Amino acid sequence: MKAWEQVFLTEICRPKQWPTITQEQLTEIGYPVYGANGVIGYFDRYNHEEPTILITCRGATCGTINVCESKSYVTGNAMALDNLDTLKVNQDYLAHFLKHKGFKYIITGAAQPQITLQSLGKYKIDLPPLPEQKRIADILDRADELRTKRRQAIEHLNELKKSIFLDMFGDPVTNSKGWVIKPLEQLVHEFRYGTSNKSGEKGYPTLRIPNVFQGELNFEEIKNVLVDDSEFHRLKLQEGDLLIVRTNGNQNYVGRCAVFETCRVIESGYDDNIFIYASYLIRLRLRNEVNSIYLRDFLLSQEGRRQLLSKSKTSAGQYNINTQGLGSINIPIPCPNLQKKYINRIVVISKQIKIYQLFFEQLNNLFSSLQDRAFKGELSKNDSLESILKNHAKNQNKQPESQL
DNA sequence: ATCGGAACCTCTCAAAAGGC
DNA sequence: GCCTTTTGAGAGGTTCCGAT
Repeated sequence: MKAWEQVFLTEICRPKQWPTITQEQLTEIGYPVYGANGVIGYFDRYNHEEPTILITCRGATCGTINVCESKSYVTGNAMALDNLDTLKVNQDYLAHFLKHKGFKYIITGAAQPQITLQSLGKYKIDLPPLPEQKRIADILDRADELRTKRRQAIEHLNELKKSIFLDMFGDPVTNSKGWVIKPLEQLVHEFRYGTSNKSGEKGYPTLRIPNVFQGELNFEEIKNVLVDDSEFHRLKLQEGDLLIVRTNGNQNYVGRCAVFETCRVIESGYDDNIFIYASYLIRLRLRNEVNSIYLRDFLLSQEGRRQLLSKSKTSAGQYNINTQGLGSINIPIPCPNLQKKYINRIVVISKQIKIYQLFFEQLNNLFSSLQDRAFKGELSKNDSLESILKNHAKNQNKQPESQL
């Protein structure tokens, strides 16, 4: 533990805000405009030549750190740390420090969180000697880079899934492989709406809109709903059930869907035999002509989305799709063998994604423990850090495709 | 720098429609 | 005529935008 010099943020830089740019003022080309959450568009003027650190100073994302590239425009609601005293501070170090320490204790505002110039005046920075700053920044940069790579690998696998779908089943728009096409209503045993009962302390774990996300079920923030026995048996979910979001304020969220897979439920630490679902989800139980994973991926494909959106109606600013609309969606039916093959491949990739996500979480943990130690001054020169990073890098380089 | 309110999202409720 | 299913409406909460 070292005693480092402490300075006020405003002693080493000058936080500054500019007028906000409206949406209409943004253009397709020009200098990047940084808003609260990174680049929001382009503009024909710039107010920064050099890279500078930005702090989001309003709203939910209050305290987010971005670093803008050279020659860019920084719009209001984000504060730029100008005139940085580079003889005393390394910019990378400062960015890492701010991300680590956060702004909780200086955020004010009743209706909305806010960081003001005044409150920033109270913000203190730990300032090790410059070479040490550079070392810390360098280590954290590299660890951060690993996280980015991992995230990209996950995105890559998601893309891979999409291209496998197109590869095996052809272009759904033109039905290039000439599959038989049937309306969805002929492919299901039943459409069933979930429970309208209010959620509370007691009852069965119940899947809701937020649990259906990006084609997957997540089991975070599960709520319970009390239903009688007969309703429970009607609504109990089983392997292969497809859940579809039927209503939402955002048209893009209508038709979001995911498959109930018992192995995933168990992985999440739940009993797979007690789940029901809420009324804004519709459950599809399929006959055996199409597999629910295939159907899910069709509905999430461009053509599936297009049909879903064309069937959804709007009222009072909300979008709904009913069973009639769902039932009339035209589904190409590939031969059973091909569907099986597809599912096998998807299962493998999904497992790989799970593993990657686990790595990603581990890297996050590693990163925050590195952060902790770095800013406590506990990163010694002969730290085993290098070997930890090397190990992670090795895992990183495994190519997923080779395992398919 | 501040604030009002638009936009967005989730969730609940009750009326309408359907089935026996 | 009662019970179940389907549906739209809107309350309530959060996030974000942009005018002042």
